[in-house]
Amino acid sequence: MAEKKYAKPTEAELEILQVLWEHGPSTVRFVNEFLNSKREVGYTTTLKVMQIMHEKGLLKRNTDSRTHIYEAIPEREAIQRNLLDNFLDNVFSGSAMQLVVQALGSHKPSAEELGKIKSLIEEIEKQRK
Amino acid sequence: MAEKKYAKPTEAELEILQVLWEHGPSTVRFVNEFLNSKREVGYTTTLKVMQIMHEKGLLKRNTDSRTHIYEAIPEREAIQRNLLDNFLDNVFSGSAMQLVVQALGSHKPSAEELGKIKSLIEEIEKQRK
DNA sequence: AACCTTCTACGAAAAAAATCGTAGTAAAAT
DNA sequence: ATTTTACTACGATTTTTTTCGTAGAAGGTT
Repeated sequence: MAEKKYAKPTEAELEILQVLWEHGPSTVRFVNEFLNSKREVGYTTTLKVMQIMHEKGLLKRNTDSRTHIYEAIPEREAIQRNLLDNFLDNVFSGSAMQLVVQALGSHKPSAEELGKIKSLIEEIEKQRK
Repeated sequence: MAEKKYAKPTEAELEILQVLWEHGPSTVRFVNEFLNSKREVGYTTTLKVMQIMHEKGLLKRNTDSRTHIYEAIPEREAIQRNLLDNFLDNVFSGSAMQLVVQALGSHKPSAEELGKIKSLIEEIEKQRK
């Protein structure tokens, strides 16, 4: 176990993480309004979830002023990696290859992105030698 | 929306789907024993979940003999695609590219697999012209 | 035939996740 | 200084998911 293990976020928590990842440290109000642009959620619902996330260690918060500011703690990439591993096991029986094929197949990347992926592959091949 | 929408399977359901995808039509007993090789699950638990999946339209079953045989209905790829789309939105803000990079980065594929991916990319590039 | 094992069905309990109402307090507006 | 608005905390409810016990029928065994 080289990796630290974070509590696996639930879906509601992930929605919130995305907002924080995207916009940086934010207030509950901001996050809630953002979520509401996609679906209806009560303010106290968002507040509650964020408080729970704080307890779980997914968020840290600054309580200096009355309006608390929340921030995602674990590295975005770390969480994504964990979730990806999990997803891989659950859905693709652990085959990263299959997942990549599917992803490339159904979400055609732009030419530029393809380029990036190609160079990434070359990287890997180089290291392999 | 060109795609038919299947009920999104829960994690427990996914475990079962994987067994059926891997081994084809099976009895509850078989599936349960398989699951038990990884973690402890009661027989009736597995039975219940499979019955629910049947109601949801995730499994079909043959009840000719007393021991029913269950089988995954929607195409494996269809479900995987749905879940992947979902996962992509939830975790990578919809960026397939980011996901692929992460996947390639942390789960180094074999040389052979890399080859496959490369030719897949060429395919896509060709089509693009 | 009597007994034991193996199924399914059903219902319900337990656990996990999501939602929200209410109370109380701080800050801002009038 | 009163009133209105904006927060947090807390507790509880609702919904979803997971788990399992019990009953009864079907099939085998002895």
